[in-house]
Amino acid sequence: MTRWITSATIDIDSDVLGRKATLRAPEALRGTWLGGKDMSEQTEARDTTVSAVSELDGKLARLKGWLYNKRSSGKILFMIIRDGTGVIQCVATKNEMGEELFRRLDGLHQESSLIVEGLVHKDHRAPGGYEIQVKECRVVSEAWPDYPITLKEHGPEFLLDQRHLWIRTPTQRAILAVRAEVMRSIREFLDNDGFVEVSAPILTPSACEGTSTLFSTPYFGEKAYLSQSGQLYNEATIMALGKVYCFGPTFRAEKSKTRRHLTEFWMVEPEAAFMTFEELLDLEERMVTFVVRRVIDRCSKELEQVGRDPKDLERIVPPFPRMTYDDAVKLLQENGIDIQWGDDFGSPHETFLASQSDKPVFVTGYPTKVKAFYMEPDPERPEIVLASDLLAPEGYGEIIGGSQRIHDYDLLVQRIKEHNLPMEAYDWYLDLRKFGTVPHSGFGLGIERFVAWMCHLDHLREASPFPRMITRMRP
RNA sequence: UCCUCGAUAGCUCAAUGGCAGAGCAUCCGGCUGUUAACCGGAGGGUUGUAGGUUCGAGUCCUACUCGGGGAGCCA
Repeated sequence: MTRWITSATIDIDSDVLGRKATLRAPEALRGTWLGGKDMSEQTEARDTTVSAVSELDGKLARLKGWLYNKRSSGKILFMIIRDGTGVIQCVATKNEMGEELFRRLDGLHQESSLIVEGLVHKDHRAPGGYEIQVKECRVVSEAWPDYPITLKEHGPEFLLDQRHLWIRTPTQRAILAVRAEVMRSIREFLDNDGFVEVSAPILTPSACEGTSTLFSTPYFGEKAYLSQSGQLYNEATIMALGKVYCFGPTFRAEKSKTRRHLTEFWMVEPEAAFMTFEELLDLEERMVTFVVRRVIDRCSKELEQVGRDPKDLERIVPPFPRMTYDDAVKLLQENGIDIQWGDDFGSPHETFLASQSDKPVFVTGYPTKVKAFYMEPDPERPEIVLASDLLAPEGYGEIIGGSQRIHDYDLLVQRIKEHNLPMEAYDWYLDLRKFGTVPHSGFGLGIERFVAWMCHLDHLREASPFPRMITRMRP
């Protein structure tokens, strides 16, 4: 049994406590334990959480959490308490609590931490259907009076300044829970499919693709760059383990100021030896379907909290529409959108193409010239590559980019020259084509974009616990 | 880097070129079933910064600072 009250249990002079005057100098309260009756472990109440409270219907329960909101009249007090799993209404009456403790609770500010004991029961008037009739209550720490996040609306800049507190609100909590489920189910899917997680380095000596602007940092007399992709390293580890994935943060120093960009984001990158382009698309489709299914099955409450109708996600089943780049260009031109064969797609193009379906859409066969140097050309049409983007519905953009990789040594050397990349930086990468090279493929999926799509967010920043953007590195 | 929009109380926002306001939060008081509870009262402002036009500027003009989201780039 946890002894959660030990030496910290102190009987504080009642002249000091329960007086609102005290709150004008909240510094004096720091580090103290306040509270009602000493609730030691021999009480019959059982520990519970909001999410499991229905199991104790009609019984005494003990709940540890934070005061989210309260409504009171002179003799009855409704405390809305959150505990990380959900929110529940706790009812305290002056009759039951006594004058002094009731006054103290009535004067608590938002986010004060509490331990309550009371009778769990169904009540149609309570949000969530259950409430706790409080018998005992202990104030673990009385919050200062100036908690910045109210239940009213706030602007994005203010909320991001308060991100360390903003994450406590039900919607932000739900998003982070969905994010955790997305990451967990991706690992589950890949592990069950025979992939081995192999971490790629964050500190790298040069750009992987030679395109994006990277963050750099001094590294014992030379320059290191924060990784923008683990792919090149994956291409090494597949030759040791067959099927691998790396999963971690990646960094882009691009000055992108849009709702679809962060400077630091998480990406999962599966890669497999002997995997062909067709098998790659099949893998992407199966993985996305699996993860969406998991989110529907395990995050129903969170989806409801964020306002995402699960029916929107129920539609995400194979097969996903597939469109060639050639057809996509024709379709865009037919709809009066300015594009020529050979141009890369911009955001407006992707948004239009994605709007053609309720499901994610594969676009395949991009022009060789606009894509990365390592992509395998189509054997029948060398002007296009075996690459595909997976565009999410509802304007969430490219959530996956993948391709078959060049396995031929001579062709890869030629491409490195064509892209004016420093040959010496790719010596080890070329080794992979010298010693037992095989056709292979892989893709990268952006976690925040996926989570934003699942939760129907209007900005990627809410899909990250502490988002990093061009204008923001704090908190 | 470019385009565009914005900055007024702790927060969200009002204010025809003419006395700077409301709701929430905070503080005081009231209320035994509240649902972002409600009712009464109080405190809270160098209107982003600097200059200009004007009898008079939160409002009009110029520059700057900071920020929003869009382009480019990409997950």
